[in-house]
Amino acid sequence: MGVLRKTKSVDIVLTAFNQDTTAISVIALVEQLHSEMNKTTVYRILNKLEDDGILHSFLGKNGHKWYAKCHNCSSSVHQDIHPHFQCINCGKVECLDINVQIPNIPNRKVEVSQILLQGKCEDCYNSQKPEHNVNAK
Amino acid sequence: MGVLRKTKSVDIVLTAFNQDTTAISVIALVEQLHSEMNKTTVYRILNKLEDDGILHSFLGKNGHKWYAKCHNCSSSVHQDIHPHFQCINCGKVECLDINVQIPNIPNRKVEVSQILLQGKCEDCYNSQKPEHNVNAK
DNA sequence: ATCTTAATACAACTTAGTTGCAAATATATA
DNA sequence: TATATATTTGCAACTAAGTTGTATTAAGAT
Ligand SMILES: [Mn+2]
Ligand SMILES: [Mn+2]
Ligand SMILES: [Zn+2]
Ligand SMILES: [Zn+2]
Repeated sequence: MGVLRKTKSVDIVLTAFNQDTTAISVIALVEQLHSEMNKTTVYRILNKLEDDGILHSFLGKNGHKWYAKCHNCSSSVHQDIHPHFQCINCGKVECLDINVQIPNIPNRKVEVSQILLQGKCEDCYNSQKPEHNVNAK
Repeated sequence: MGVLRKTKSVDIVLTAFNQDTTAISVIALVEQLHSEMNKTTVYRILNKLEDDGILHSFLGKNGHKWYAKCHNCSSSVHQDIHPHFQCINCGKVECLDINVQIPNIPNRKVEVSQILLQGKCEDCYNSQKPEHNVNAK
């Protein structure tokens, strides 16, 4: 059910993700693009881009959905599974290129892991005068 | 803002958590107790019990809230931070008594980690004829 | 240029969770 | 035990993320 047509709206959404490398919450994206397209359209395009292996999604600290670009995925292979990091100071969310080792659990078979780390991001950690933005979505 | 009075409703909620050792989603609890108390009351009691260090909460795979009993917490010290496990077969959610080592990330300070593992639980892993219940909440 | 089908806008809906307030009840005090 | 008072509860209304149905619009194939 992936993206079939190169529409104006698809282009706008893709441009948003090419703007910077951090993840974007659906809430923020809907707000950011509200004058250019309907929220239903945003939701449906994100859905399709994920299907196509162009974006991957995960849940932030409030259980709201976030999306970020995939690196080596396709519609058939989704291998972009990694921890995410949400800054408790500025709200920014990033994909982490680290591998977290899950210990074996007897009699249980772990198939997926969702890991969300929270703390201070690089910018906020290094700066003395942080731009505090608790409400960042 | 913890629990001040030993009311009937508080007792019923606590009994639900003493019934078995797995976590309970708010959705399931509200449904389970709907003839005994209002959903607002369930939400408020859970809130207070968490404040008191009697329960802790976390988000399941859909971003919905779950609660489980704390082990050595109080209203001042909440140390019940651990990974959780959600069975993709029967829906059951459990607290894991394991420690996941988070690698150091340069220039970033990790303060909290939310880890949700998904897979087959002990019962489903061992049984040949699993009771499949995808809709478990 | 025309046709077909997918994409879009819009409104209505669903559902988890919250809020305000009046009525009920736990508990401290007399 | 009776009374006072502060907390808890039920209820209805609300908020906000996300979904669905459908008529209209616009890709892109022929
Ligand atoms: Mn990512
Ligand atoms: Mn737990
Ligand atoms: Zn930051
Ligand atoms: Zn199971």
